[in-house]
Amino acid sequence: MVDNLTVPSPETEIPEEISGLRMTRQRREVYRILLQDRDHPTANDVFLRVKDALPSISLATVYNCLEALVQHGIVRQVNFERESSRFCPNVAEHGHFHDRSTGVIHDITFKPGVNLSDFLELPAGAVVTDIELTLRGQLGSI
Amino acid sequence: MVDNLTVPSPETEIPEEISGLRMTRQRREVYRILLQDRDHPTANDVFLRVKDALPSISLATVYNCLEALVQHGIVRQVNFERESSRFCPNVAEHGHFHDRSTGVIHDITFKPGVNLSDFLELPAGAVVTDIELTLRGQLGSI
DNA sequence: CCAATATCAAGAACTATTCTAAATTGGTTT
DNA sequence: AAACCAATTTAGAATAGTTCTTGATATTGG
Repeated sequence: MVDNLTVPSPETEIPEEISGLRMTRQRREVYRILLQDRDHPTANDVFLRVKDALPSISLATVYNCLEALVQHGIVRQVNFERESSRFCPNVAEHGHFHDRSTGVIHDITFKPGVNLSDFLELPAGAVVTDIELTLRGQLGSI
Repeated sequence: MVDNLTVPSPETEIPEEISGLRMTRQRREVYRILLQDRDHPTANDVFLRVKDALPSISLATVYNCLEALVQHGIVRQVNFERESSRFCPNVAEHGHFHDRSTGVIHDITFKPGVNLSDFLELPAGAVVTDIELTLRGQLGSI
């Protein structure tokens, strides 16, 4: 289910630098936490988890690190409604299915070869650079 | 471009009650503002506009009214990233195209007859009750 | 008309996030 | 290794949007 082609595993050595971003101790740990449990944690979730490795890290630093990772395309920031932002290390294009009964968020991918204009009435001349798709519902028990 | 089959026009008399929600003076005016300019205003935008008709209305009341309208399915609340919520009177299923260069938000509809599973790899047994789709980009000048 | 209920208004409170300023760190040059 | 400089981290203050609280006001049903 997890795409190991686009995202390193948590055991992988995280290099000194990724996409031009120097990996400080804090950034490395924040990133490692994201790779570890792919459950779309909030900044505060990350803060709590990263404290094991770096007890003196501050929440502001977690925000800083997440912002740096996002801006360098290493991590994706995901917003559901007006809830706290969530973060995931899967930067491949994908949407989310939010299971209302369990709260679990599943990544969903587009079928290969589909085109936005295949199923959407887009304004004439629209050039789409960014897609945000969230589905909500339940995982029916078949 | 505006769907007059699912949304009343601003000139239409707004009835005493919609979908079980009593239309107070404040709710009526808030709703009228939303019908007037379909530009996805924020709560504060609505507040500023509605003051013409009701100079003593408070921002809290605008929030209350919008919440009541949303909860009764009369109005839709739309969130882009972590910006202020926006509100639109088009409750038919639709997504949004956010033009980055002008800031204008265009409603986009699904082509008739398309199915989510036609273009998405959904988790097995997923029952989708709610779709949120936002595209960002530019309206190329062709 | 009166009581019960719903709604409104004003401002305080709350939450997630960003900002600020000072301290620390890391890498580089001497 | 010491000095230097820029980048980063930290802690707490500030901010923005929204929600909550409380008392006032309006509306409905009896």
